[in-house]
Amino acid sequence: MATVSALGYALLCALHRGPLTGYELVQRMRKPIGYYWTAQQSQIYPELARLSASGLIEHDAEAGPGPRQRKTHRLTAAGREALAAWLVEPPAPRAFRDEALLKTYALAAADPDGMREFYLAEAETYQRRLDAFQEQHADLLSRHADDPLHPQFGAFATLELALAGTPPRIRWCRWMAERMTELARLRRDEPGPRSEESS
Amino acid sequence: MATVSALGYALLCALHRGPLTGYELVQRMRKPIGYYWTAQQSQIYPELARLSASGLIEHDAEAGPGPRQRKTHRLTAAGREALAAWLVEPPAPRAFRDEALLKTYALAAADPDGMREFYLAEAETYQRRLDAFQEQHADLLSRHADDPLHPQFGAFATLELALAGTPPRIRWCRWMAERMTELARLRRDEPGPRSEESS
DNA sequence: GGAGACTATGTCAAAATTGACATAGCATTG
DNA sequence: CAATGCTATGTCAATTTTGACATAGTCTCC
Repeated sequence: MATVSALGYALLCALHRGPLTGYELVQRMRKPIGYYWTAQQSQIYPELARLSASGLIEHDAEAGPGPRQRKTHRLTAAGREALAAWLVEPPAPRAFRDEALLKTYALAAADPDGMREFYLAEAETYQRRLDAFQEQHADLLSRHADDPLHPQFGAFATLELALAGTPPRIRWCRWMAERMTELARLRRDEPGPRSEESS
Repeated sequence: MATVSALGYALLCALHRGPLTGYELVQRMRKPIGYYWTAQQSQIYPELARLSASGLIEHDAEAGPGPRQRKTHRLTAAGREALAAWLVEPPAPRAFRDEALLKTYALAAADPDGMREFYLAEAETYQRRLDAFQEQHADLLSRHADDPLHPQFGAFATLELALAGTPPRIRWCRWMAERMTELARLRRDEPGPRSEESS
């Protein structure tokens, strides 16, 4: 059995509800809203070819708008089996990377006023994301996707987590912005007693 | 000016409080606890060489335990400047990848009992992580790192976010486990009216 | 006293990911 | 009727990341 990469499984996941063309997959994997995985077009087409070679997906072809054929991909029985087996396995430990937290760690080396702007911008970004999540959530609710038997219950459940996790992050960003205001004032009042540089 | 990669900035961040050897950096970048960035040893040594060539860090060398010298790296004035400039910039949009959410999206293709175990294992993983966060948080609090002027306030602040964000995730995992129990029962009672496959 | 772990540095090949390029019809806008 | 954007497929080089290998002294456990 050919080993399948994480991206390969992501594509199988995207196809689990029905056939899609490569282009539709590219659209879905561009922004993480609702799917929690991203990939470039230049990754997706070769990976579709690999999955096809492994017999996990198959496709119909029609004439497309460009010089090449338009292909509609769907899971094979083997693909559905491989997906089902992978889903219940514990996730592989992944590299955790959060640029905002990295910057926060090195806060002491930054200008407090600049960082206040940084955290306010972050709060706005997450607020906009939350609005989009809420809209999708309301839409799925109106179609009763909160029923575990509903075919879109999975998508609904991902939004539940996003709706629970985003507000604490926004609150934290605003709290950090306040701490930066406080820090700027404190640094002005008692100029750098702990500071190592005094150029 | 030579462009610096995200990993390069992560190393500058790790060095912002004082000099460290390559080995110490490797230790710190292995587990994301408290640093929110990970990297392999094979990435770190070449990146240190690049940063050194760009004049952002410099090092002292002594005799080491192995066949090579032990080097202690520290930021130069240029490195400190580059770091300060980068910190206040809005984060570059990153690929968002969460295997548990990806699997949740494709829930309908999985066995509910298997998924129940999956979510319970996830909840335990996050609970253990939360315990470690709380321990570090208490330790930093005892050293008054909640004061924005304290040199470790940045590390304290990252833990504040972790402490706010992890409990909702644990609750969500347990909620999902309950939904999976419910789903298994529902599927038994009314056998697959919406199911596409009936092999 | 030998096995294994820890300190400490680095290299190498392979895989994954990114960003830019290329083709071409059809629709929309000005 | 020209410019731009959308549909739709793919390639290519460059960068980033991973996992495995290599060296050698010291320290701890059995």
